[in-house]
Amino acid sequence: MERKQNYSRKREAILNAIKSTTIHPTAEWVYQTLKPDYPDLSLGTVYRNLSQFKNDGLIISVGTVNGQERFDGNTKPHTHFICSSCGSVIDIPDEFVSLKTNDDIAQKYHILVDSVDVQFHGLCSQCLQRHTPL
Amino acid sequence: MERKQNYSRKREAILNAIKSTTIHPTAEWVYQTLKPDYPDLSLGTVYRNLSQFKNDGLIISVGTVNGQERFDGNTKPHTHFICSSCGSVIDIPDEFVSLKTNDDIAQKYHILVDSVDVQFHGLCSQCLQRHTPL
DNA sequence: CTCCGTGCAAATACTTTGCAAAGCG
DNA sequence: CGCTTTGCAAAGTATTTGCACGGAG
Repeated sequence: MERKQNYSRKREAILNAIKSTTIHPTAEWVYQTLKPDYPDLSLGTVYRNLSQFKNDGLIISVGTVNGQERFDGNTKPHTHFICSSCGSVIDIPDEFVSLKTNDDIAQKYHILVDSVDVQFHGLCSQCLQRHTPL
Repeated sequence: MERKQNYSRKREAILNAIKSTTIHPTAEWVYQTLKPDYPDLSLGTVYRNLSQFKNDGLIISVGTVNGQERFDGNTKPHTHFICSSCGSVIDIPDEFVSLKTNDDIAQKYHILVDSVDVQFHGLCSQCLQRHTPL
């Protein structure tokens, strides 16, 4: 069930665009960002590739923020902070979070746990300033 | 800026539908569930009310699973398990999870943290059985 | 009577998909 | 040349919204 995969300059560019930013972009952002250099790039291609990268584990999904899926090129498990005002997503190094998970969960619920996601919600520094004049 | 609010039988029914289940329903589910008793209920009304409840803090959003927002009538902070195969969402009592959050996060990043969400991902017991014949 | 709440249908917003043409090996 | 990848546009899904009417106070 392995899939043969040809080289594609566009695919490489898409993956690279995500890997080289920390803003946790949307499909649209990737499209807009690459458009100048790849004038004939189409949004469908971006979606197709993102979805494949996600499947292959090359990138992960942060989840849906304001109706748009946000991706992350950093596949090492880490924590996110999501601003409820502007929707920006920022990484929180694990040193700040310690999660103790009891292994009994799987036993108790007869489930298989693959991963754990932690996300903080609140206001980012920019929005804090904006909402708190002084 | 307070909003005047009249009584509405339908609104009450919608809130009640969510409060009385643990399946973390979608808007569509609420609609389908109430339809028999409220034949002239419309999906738009369900969406409008859910969004208002969420704003008022009467319910919370678990996030988007397979493109659909999932709601939770239990507003006390707690943890969720989301099945990556069938999308079911189940509650995990906090006794199983202990999250230590360093207050320095806010300091360090100049952000305001309102809440923390923890979610587990994996396979639920039903899907486990299905995928693991023996 | 005066607003609030709703049905209905149209409009949005994001994402997926079919198909024929272009690209890689 | 055979199979993969893409552009384009159409289709699909979930959610939001405008408007006129029915309901609560």
